[in-house]
Parts: sequence; C-alpha cells; structure tokens
Amino acid sequence: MTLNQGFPLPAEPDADRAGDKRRDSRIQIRNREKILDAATEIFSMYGYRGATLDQIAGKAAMSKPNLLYYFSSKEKLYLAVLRDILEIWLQPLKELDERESPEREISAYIDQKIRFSQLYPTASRVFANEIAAGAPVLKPVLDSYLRDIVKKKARVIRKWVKRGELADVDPYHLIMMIWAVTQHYADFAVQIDSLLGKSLDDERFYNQTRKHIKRILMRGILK
Amino acid sequence: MTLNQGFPLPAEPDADRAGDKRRDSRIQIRNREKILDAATEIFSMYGYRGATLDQIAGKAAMSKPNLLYYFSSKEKLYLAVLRDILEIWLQPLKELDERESPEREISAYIDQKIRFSQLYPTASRVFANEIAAGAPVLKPVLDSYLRDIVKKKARVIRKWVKRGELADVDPYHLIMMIWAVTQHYADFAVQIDSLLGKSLDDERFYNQTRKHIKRILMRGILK
DNA sequence: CTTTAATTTTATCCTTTGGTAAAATATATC
DNA sequence: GATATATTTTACCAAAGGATAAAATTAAAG
Repeated sequence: MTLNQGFPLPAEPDADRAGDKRRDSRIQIRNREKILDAATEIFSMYGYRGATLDQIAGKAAMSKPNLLYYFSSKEKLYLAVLRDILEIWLQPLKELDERESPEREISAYIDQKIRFSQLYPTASRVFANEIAAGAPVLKPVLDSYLRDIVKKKARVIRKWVKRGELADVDPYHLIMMIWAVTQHYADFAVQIDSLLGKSLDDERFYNQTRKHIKRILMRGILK
Repeated sequence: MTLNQGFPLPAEPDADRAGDKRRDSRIQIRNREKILDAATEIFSMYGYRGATLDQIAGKAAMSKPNLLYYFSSKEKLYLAVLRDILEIWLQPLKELDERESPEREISAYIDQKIRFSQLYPTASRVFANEIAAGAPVLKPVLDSYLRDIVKKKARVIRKWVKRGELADVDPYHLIMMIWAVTQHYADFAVQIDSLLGKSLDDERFYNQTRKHIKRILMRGILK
C-alpha cells in the first residue's frame, strides 16, 4: 500500500516485466498503449484511488485479468502513466535559454505549455490529481529533479532582469504564474466549457487563449 | 450511484434530516462540523470516489457508523461539503462593482481570491477535484448560476474597457486568469512547498505572492 | 501442420467499503 | 433519580475491487 518505493520515476524505466525474453510483439505494443491511454483518462477523472481497474479495462476494451497480464498491478500501471506524463511535462522548461531574449523565450515557453494543455489535457489532470493527493509518488521528483531545474531556470530569468530586459519580477512566481494559467485550461476544461462553450480543441479558441495569455503576461513582465 | 438529482446545491439547504424535531444540540453542531472538516480534507486529497468513510471517520475521531448517524450517506456528506465550498467560492465575484475603478475592484478581487486560497486550500482542491471528475455534481450550477454571474461580471469588465480604464482584454480570459493564478497556490501547494519550501500560511510569502500576482496582472491589463 | 509460446477468458479469493441493525451508553427532562 | 431521547458502539452484510490460478484460445516458429 505504499505506492512508492524510493525514487521510482526517472530510474526504473521499465519497472514491470523485469527479465523479459524477446519483447514487444505488435499486439504487445498496441495493448500497452491502449491500456495507458485508458488509464490516463480514468486516473485523470478519479485519481489513483478513485480509479478502478474494471473501469480502465472497460475503457481499453478488455477484461481486467487481461489488463493485469500487461501491467501486473494497479500501482505499476499508475507509475507507468505518471512516468510518461512527467517526461512531456518537464520537457519545455528545460529549453529556456538565457542567450535568447526573454520575450522570445518566455513566449515560446507559454506556447509549449498551452500546446501541452491542448494535446494532453488528461495527462495534465492526472498530474494535478497526484499533486492534490500530496504527491505520494512524485514528491521525490519534485524535491530533487524539478527543484533543480526550476532553480536553474530561475537563475536565467534573474539574469534577464539584471540585464534590464525584464521588469523586476520574482522568477519563481513568474514560473508558477505561467504554469497556473496554462494548465488551468486543461485542468478546468469542464468549467470553461460550461462558461464559454469552448475548448482548446477549437482552433479558434485555442489561438485566442494563447494570444490573450501572452498579451497580458508579456505586458506584465517586459520592461 | 447517480450522485446528483436535479439541482441539489443552492436549493435543499439541509438535504439530510428532513423532518427533524428540535435540532442542533451542542454536540450535534460540533460533530457535524468536525465531520465536514475531516471530509473536506479527505475529499481534497482523494476526490469523491477515492475517499473512504473510514478515513473521514478516522480523521474526525469517531466510528464510521457514528459518522453515518450524522450524514446518512457518503453522497449526502459530499453534497454538504460542496455546498459549503460553493458558497465561499462564489462570494467574491459577486462583489465586482462597475461604479468603482477597475484598478481598485480587480485588485480587491485578487486579494479575496488569494485569501480564499490561504484560508481554505482544501476546499479549493475539493472544488478542483470535482471539476476534474467532470463536475458530476456541480455541472448544473456551472451551467446556470455560475454562468450567469460570470456573464454579468464580464459585462462589467467590458464596460471598463470601453471607458478606456482597462486595456482591451477579453473579460472571460481575464477572469479565468485570475482564477487560475490564485487557485494554483492552493491546488498545487505541495508542489510549491517542494520548490520553494514556502506556503501561504507563511505571512511573508503570502504577501509577496499577493503583491507579485497583482503587480504582473495589473500591469498587464491597466492602460 | 505440429508444436511451442503468447494471449485471453473463466472461475475464484480475499480485502475493503458503504451501509444497516440492534444493543449499549450517555444526556436531558420531569 | 427515573424515564425518555439522543448518541455511540459492536457486530454484521452484500457489493465492489485488486489480484491469482488455471483452463482455453490464438498466434508464431519450425
């Protein structure tokens, strides 16, 4: 019941199926993917504890024991889902480059984050759920890996401020702000749909959102 | 299993205990409150489905049947929790007043929202969870009540824009943006604590956050 | 075509979970 | 302080949920 032994995500790239013979038949790949997709969707709605294997199996159009043939436990499945999410979630931040102008870099970063919200809204919600639950699995990653990379990028932002290319903003708060605003459109998609009848799937709305966020944010932080 | 009959929240102020004799003994009030607090905390971590009555009862320091003596089902308890949350969540928005300056009004609104995140972070996460789950309970409220009030306030913002007191921003996106940023500090508190070692409970950090959000946002939208 | 290995299904187990019944205890009222 | 009422505890129950075993089926290899 611990749902976390040590530092599972970045390490253990394939926690399941330790000593495998020849791997990844066609059907193997296809089913694992089907399951991961289904799991992401169900986890995104109900969180780890609220999701059931029956639901996930159902959504993946297979029986529960069949699902367990591919992922030997609910926990392993959850870890696999989180691992995938973490990777795409982390990617954009790494690319902030101090040699470029903050205008260009931050703008590009916002673009990537909203794109993520558009492409992987369920992934975003699984992530949000995990954090809300107290990050039982991701805590070690947040405390080490994410912390380091954010610290590094905060330094980049601070450099821009010193160079006078950016208003005097706190780098951490700025990063939070970008995360908050961009992820909101994924995490609260239902609310947004209720209020506006729109979603990021709508290309028009997507671009309007993107521009709007950037306009206000960039005005707020550029000198 | 429907978890929603019609339009439960604003109506039915006391769904449970329909035909009560004399109500609300001292101990009655105290225990209901203890339960609601415990439930809010557990629901905030695991969502409706992931939370268990045992956990909630445990946190409220009573037995499960005892808890069920006060709230006759998990669903009723959840509804009671959501009802309380909705009320405090909605309040601030109603107060936006077009007769005042946008600077003053929006600034005050942001203040109220962060204060909410500081005082009721668990409530904020219950709300977020409910939305992520597809708003099975709150959908009707979002579609009617919230929608109306947001529409009304969008009109106020638009008026400010027309008067030239505000940059040309989309009212809806502006509201979303404020929600996103302020709620983020409650919903992702664990992440923020991991990265900064701070929380809104820390008065210093609270004020820094508040000022920072306001500075960037106000710069972004004022003329 | 067999034979072997991979995949899927069926049947089943044990624990957890929401909920009930009824007995026991505490509280209030006369 | 006895009696009625409110609260709490103890003992359960049926359904759901994670997981396993073994049989049945399908696919792959020779």
